[in-house]
Amino acid sequence: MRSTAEARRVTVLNGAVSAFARTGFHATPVTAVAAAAGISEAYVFRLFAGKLGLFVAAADTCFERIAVAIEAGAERAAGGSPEEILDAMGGAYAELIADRDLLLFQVQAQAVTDIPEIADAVRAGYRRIATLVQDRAGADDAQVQRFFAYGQLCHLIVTVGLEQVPEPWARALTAGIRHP
Amino acid sequence: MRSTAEARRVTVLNGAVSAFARTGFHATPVTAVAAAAGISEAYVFRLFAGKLGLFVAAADTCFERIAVAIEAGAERAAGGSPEEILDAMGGAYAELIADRDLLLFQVQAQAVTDIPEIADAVRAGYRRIATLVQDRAGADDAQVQRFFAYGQLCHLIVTVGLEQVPEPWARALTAGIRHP
DNA sequence: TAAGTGTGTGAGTGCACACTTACAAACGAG
DNA sequence: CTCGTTTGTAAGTGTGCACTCACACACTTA
Repeated sequence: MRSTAEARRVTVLNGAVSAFARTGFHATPVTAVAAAAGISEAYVFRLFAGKLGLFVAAADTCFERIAVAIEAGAERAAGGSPEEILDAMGGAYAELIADRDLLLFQVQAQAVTDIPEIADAVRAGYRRIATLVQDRAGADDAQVQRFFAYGQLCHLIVTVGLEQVPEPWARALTAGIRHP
Repeated sequence: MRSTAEARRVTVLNGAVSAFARTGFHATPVTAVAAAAGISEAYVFRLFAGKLGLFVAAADTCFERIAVAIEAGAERAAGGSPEEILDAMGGAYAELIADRDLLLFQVQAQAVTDIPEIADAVRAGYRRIATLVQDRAGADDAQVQRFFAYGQLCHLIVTVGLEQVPEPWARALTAGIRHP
């Protein structure tokens, strides 16, 4: 008995987030995430309910990590104005997604929301983050909306690689966005 | 000779945008777009350079349609302030994507930007739209950035189906967004 | 030490799908 | 009425991949 199943599951999920982030749900074979976790494909299927169950579980950990990071950011600005707390949250998020995996996974998950189980997971994830931002920052609707709008813009910037484009339109879109 | 190849190509591209919008690049077989266009799979492969060539061509027509719509919107507010022109552009865009195909296709394309040819097509598309907005509205960088940030938020709202969610966090995110 | 339980895999199976090829029919030109 | 060209397809081919199953090893307990 080398490891407990529960420990294996978290290893697999870390690999899964990375693998799915790069190539998406349909284009990443579960052999790829098995290889990333250093175990056999067959065992992945024993640990999770099919490829879909694996992806949904990966989505859950993805949003979990984001929520934790944002909460920590809010902690650092505790007692400040809503604007200051939102700023701290944005900074924490920018730091978190420096390695791109969590950001790209969200984009991939958004693209396969035609699968109901995935749509549910994504909705639950955004519910958690949005209520967190709303409650902990004490921000009004417009501020929360702006927070997410620029977050989504950040996703576009990274997926399309706009920070590498020197042209003026790209500079306009990336101006002032932290760390993409 | 029932039809010219060129006429067939546009028929196929219309079907392709629809089909790819729903299930994405990897999950939609070219038999699906062939069926949508009412021709055989084999002929699609004669009309386009593989599935990838088909997707890239579909991306081009997608951004083409968006550019045309936005330009028409700008025309309706010609002579107004940048803010007014941007507003007209946003309205035209909201109207365009009422059927969701063009919006969902953009999300799907963004998710497969790990394929260089697709990344190039998407970048070219956004270059076209961004320069169009910048030039025709005479807007400054911050205004252009805001325009795209809320556009991306609109994509999130539609893919996740937030307009169907009655909870307060969802209302905050969808407040004032036109027609998603 | 025998039986039971949890961890792990190799070797398949079956199917979906990208792409090809060989062939046929419609049309235009001379 | 041929002959070349363009439009169109039916019927493959090969491969990649989700998922399964029989089996083996590790460890515990009685």
